Amino acid sequence: MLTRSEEDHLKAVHALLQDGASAFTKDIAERLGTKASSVTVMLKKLTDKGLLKHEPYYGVKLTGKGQTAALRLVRKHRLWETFLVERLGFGWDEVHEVAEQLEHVSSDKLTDSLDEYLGHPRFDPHGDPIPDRNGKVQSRNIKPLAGCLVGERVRIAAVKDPSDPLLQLLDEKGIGIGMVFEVHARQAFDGSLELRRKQGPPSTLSALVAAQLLVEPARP
Amino acid sequence: MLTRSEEDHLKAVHALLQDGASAFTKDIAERLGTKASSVTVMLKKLTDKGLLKHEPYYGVKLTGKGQTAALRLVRKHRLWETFLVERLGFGWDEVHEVAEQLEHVSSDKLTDSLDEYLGHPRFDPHGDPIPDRNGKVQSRNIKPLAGCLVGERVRIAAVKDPSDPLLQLLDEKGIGIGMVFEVHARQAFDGSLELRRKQGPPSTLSALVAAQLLVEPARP
DNA sequence: AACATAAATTAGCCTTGTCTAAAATATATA
DNA sequence: TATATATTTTAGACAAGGCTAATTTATGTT
Ligand SMILES: [Mn+2]
Ligand SMILES: [Mn+2]
Ligand SMILES: [Mn+2]
Ligand SMILES: [Mn+2]
Repeated sequence: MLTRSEEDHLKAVHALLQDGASAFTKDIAERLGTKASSVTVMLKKLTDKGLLKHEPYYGVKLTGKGQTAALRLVRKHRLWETFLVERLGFGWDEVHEVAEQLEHVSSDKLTDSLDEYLGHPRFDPHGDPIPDRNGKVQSRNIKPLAGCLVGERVRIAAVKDPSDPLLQLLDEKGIGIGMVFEVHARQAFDGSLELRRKQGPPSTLSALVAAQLLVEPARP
Repeated sequence: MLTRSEEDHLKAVHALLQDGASAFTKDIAERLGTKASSVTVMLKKLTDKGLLKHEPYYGVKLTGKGQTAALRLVRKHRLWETFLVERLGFGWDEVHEVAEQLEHVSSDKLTDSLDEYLGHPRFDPHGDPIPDRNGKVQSRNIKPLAGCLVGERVRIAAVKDPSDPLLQLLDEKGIGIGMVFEVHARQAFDGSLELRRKQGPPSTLSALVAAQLLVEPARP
């Protein structure tokens, strides 16, 4: 049985290790809003529990057991976010904080019932994949919108680092997961993009926003 | 902001104070599975926070503020139990433990959205009233089945102290909230009751079970 | 009135998870 | 190569919330 703090540390490590990156003490502390010294203690504890492998001064890796536990947490977090948006009418910018609490409720039956109740969703409101009960996630061919060529047709697949202000900006511009756009122009000066939809007005996105949007190819 | 432990103590006090009873240290400890000495410390803390009035050696009362906070917790607990049974298909004997965790998730928006999603239910799966967002509960005219006279027609309104084994026993006998029975006979020897329904087989209940079932009058 | 008993409180200890400050280490730079 | 800097770890403190053991209090019984 893991404590809430242990779970949050595990999840932070897992998040930092995405796409081959490393997980360092300082970054974990920053994510959790604590100090590096506190993290060091917890890394040792989770290593003793067999969930992490901590090489002092060289960062931390997940063991198989740790990977499994982290994926279960991610699954719970994203299922709850989906529930809040799809069933309770929350905005996608209002769910993270609450899911951060709900993910720690421990009941396998609850998790699996919720999953079934929601129809086994494969992506959460931010486009992030939801691991199934075996930890398997749907793989996709996604890349940052910022790197797309003018003329490409793409579908918005996910928001990379979904902060509330970013999500609110996207709401205001009417941009959401699943929408299909054509990259119509890129400004050389600031890298901003102009997007066009089949119908509806065009949208202009700064390079900063475009870097946060992950897209997949869309056939015309 | 209350900690989980503070919330559980507050809820225990509230539960013990039902129908004019007193709340003593020992009973609180028993409910929470802790020791009286631990409870004393927490009572002092909650008194300092203005939620309880603790008269050492003479038990504890809720302040207005404490009453409000306790009712909010009861509301959350019972709404979650209702969600688990009505939406996720849990049995009424499987929800308490999970609701005991879920009730501590702090988000007013979550509570009120859930309430609305469930259609503002007034009673939980065990027949206990769910306070509305102002703390108001629906009043009913209920009494223990054990005290009913032979010949009375009654509707099962609630299970007084819903332990899992009791709920499972009721499941096996096919007895649930809302069902209407006639008290057909009482054995003088052990106080056991025979109940009859409009249709379906009769049920025999021990005096112990009958004492745990709360009923309201039903017109024939 | 004195005493026995149950309940409650107090005192002191422990674990968990955080912090600050000091020391150690790795790495970039002169 | 020597040193400066950023990062990490270690050491020591503290608050929260639990425990056991000792003490105090209320109350029922002789
Ligand atoms: Mn969390
Ligand atoms: Mn998400
Ligand atoms: Mn609880
Ligand atoms: Mn209930």
